[in-house]
Amino acid sequence: MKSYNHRQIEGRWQKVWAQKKLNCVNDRSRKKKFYALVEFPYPSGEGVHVGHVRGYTAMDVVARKRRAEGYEVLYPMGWDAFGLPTENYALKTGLPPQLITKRNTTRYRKQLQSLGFSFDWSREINTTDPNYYRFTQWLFLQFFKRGLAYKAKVPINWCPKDKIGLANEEVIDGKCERCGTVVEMRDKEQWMLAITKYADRLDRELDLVDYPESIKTQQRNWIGRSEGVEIGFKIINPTPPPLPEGEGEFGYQTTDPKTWLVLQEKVKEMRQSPTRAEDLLWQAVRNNLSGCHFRRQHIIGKFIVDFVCLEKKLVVEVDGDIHDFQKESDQERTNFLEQKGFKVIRFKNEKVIGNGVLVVAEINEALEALSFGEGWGGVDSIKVFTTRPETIFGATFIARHGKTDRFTGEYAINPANQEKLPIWEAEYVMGDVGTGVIMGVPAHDERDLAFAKKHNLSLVDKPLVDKDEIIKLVGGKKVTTYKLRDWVFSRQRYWGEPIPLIYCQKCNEWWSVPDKDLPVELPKIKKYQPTDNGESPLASVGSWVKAKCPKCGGPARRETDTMPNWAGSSWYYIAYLMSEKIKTKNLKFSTFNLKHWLPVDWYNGGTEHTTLHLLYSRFWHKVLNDLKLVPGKEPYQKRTSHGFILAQNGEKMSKSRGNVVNPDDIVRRFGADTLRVYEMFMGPFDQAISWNEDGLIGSRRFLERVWKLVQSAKRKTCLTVGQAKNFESPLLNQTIKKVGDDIEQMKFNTAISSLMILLNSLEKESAVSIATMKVFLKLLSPFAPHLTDELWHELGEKKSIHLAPWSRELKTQNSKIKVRIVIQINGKVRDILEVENDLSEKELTGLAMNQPKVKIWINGKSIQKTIFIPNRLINFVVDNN
RNA sequence: GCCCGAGUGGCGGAAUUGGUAUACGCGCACGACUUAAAAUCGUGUCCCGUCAGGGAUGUGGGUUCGACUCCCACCUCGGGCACCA
Repeated sequence: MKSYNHRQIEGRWQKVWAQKKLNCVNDRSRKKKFYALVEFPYPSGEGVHVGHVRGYTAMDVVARKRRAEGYEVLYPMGWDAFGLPTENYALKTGLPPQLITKRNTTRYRKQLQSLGFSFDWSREINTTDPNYYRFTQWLFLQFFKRGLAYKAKVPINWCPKDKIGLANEEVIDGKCERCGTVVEMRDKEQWMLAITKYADRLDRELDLVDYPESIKTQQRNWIGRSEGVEIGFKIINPTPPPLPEGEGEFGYQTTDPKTWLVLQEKVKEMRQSPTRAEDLLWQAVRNNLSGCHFRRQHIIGKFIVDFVCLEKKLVVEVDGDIHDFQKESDQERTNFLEQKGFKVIRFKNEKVIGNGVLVVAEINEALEALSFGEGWGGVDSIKVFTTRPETIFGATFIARHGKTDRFTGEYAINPANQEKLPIWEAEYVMGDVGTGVIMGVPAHDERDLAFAKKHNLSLVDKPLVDKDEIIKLVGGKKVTTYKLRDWVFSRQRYWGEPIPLIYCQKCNEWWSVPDKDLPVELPKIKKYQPTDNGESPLASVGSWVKAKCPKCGGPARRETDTMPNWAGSSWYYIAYLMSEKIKTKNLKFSTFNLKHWLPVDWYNGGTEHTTLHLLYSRFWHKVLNDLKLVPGKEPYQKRTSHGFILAQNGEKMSKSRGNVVNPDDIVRRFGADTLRVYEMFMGPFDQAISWNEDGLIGSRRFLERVWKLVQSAKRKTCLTVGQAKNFESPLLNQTIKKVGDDIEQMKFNTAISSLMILLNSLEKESAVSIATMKVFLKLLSPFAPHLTDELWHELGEKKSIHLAPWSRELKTQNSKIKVRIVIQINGKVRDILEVENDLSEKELTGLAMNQPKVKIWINGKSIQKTIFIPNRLINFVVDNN
């Protein structure tokens, strides 16, 4: 071959490597293991991004170096294929997501293979493969069985026009991405994972791993551990709050008068025809609890309660059978009443009829408990969270979370000095931080100050005191709080893992789908549109939803929510180790491989995943570790991140901007090796950088010059002479060291620049030995695997360059090396001397003093001090008069 | 507002962690080869100055024999969190 032609080289070597199974890993190898991991891509319709190439090349370089160092290296690849874009594409086109995914992964695989990455493709995984998500579901059930998965009401983004719940990323400026309608918040019952139970460990155990400080900081900020003190403040109420308008002294007005009138009609009707149980209970409370005035069928808010004692704020409800079917609305009603400060107790009809005495006793008990409260609200104290308890003497008000700023009419007593502090509701106080209540110290805290000034509250003039002392004085309790919230694990979508639970009405209970029935497979459907009450599209597949209760065998229904796409990626590093098990449908975890390969030794990925994905998968790993399913507390020993690649103009690459660089195009025109070398050379690996096609040309030229140099080395006859000469070259040794060190630190740009320096120098030699050329090729091989293997064979080698050991620094025969010594006078460079290495200060001073330039500068002045750095510098400090 | 990170030629960026600032690459200029162009190769390329020398690493101070590197204050840009008590 006359000139470097990447098209003839690259495909051919890729085939050879695949045939010889160069990258297939032996789980039972005696060699030291090395698990190299990169984030598996989401196979979108856009194809591989040059940003993927950056991260994958980097780990490929590391993996190839480790293999050459004698490690058994696992470097796997797969597809994180569940997610919204595919579902949206399915909605638009009507094509099944399964088909879209298949197309996209086929394309991605081809693209990645064309780049010559040393992935072990025999372990390829796909999160949307039912065999894969059988495990994801099974793992979820382990969480569920340990009480780490629970249902809770959570506000979701709701588009009232499209009638669907939206993911956060589908809400742009508070509006629906598709139709532009303003998004509302709606409460919806969702499955949650109790990640906050692991908050402390997720924070503390960061000490065990080798992540850059910036990533640890980001994770810690996200977890938001904060140590503070909870202090109880007694509430007093010298004057009742202003009476709400309405029915009477203790009335509570409904939201609008019309509703109230309608309710009033209903009340009359209900009073006229009470149920038997209601009637019995009414007699009982009137006769036996005469100390307390009860009312029947009373309107509070938009609800009609059965019995109420307004003075003590006690509500008694009598439930008929119908209540079994309206648990949710009953709960809503209870929540509302409790918010208003009422205590609610419920009795079943049968109980009232069967044992009225017991019911009355229970009501009495509740009343007595309430009478201890001094308050209007039935609450006698309020808990305040603070990280600065020592400022308590400065507190002038108390603020709890509210939608508008207003005085509640209540007062609290400062436990430190018994001062009376007004209780306010304030917008700036957040309901879910600490206890949702703060003490206002309008001096040290600027928001407290601003709030106090605005509402004319008094400002601080009290001294501060010692911290621990004050906690004792006021009876405070040290508590640790976290910013981290539990993980909303439900999605009302089709394209995700179905949550494998069944609800039985009769048992009134959620049950796990039995292991033998896993996976709960996604049914094939025609419409991917969510239902208009916000349920997943799965909810409309009647035959799929209908199930048998695993406990009682009665009729039951499946959960129709699916998991978020973080689920499959939370354990994929484990899945690679069990890819055989996944294929054979064996539900058991294969612990041998896990013990052998975990933890991941080096995990590289994008900076955008340093909080959520990393945190979630660390959480899963810890839970699985507690269940003895995986070894070790942490999944990833070392984490690095690569910077974004931006478009040439510095903008984000996107289809809509039309500035996407297609790797296929680069591979065709310049070759995979050029692309790889360029991406490693373009700039510091961890920083964002703009694409620049001019830079690509430099990398291509570099490879062409390597090609030419090998051709000329082959032609020259005086090989033996050249061999001796170049093997002693200090530059060659320097380069071996530099490339090796730089790869370890991911300073790929300088690794390549040092190879360029060596090449420049070799080109100037009259002859370069084959042996030197081989060292050079080996150092370059992780970056440009195709070209180097080709040239390696041209130099007479029979086996692949990728099987050859990593180059070591060579012991030089001649220890006398020339070094350049800088001569300074008062810190300024005045001359440079080229001398033998390891000269002493005395020898060097003698030499330097004889230099004409030095003589001129010293010129009779006395030397005050000499600074000597061996093999580098000598500095004379002279009097400057 | 808080927490990370970064400011060096026309451009991407080096600098052994306090010791020759501008390596390497791109671009540009000139030269060689060519009928010519491309490609390739060679030489040059921070600023002022003919030289000697002087000045430059966002700005202003400081420490040091010596500062891109350490300290203080400020400015600009990128990323993350955002009323976090």
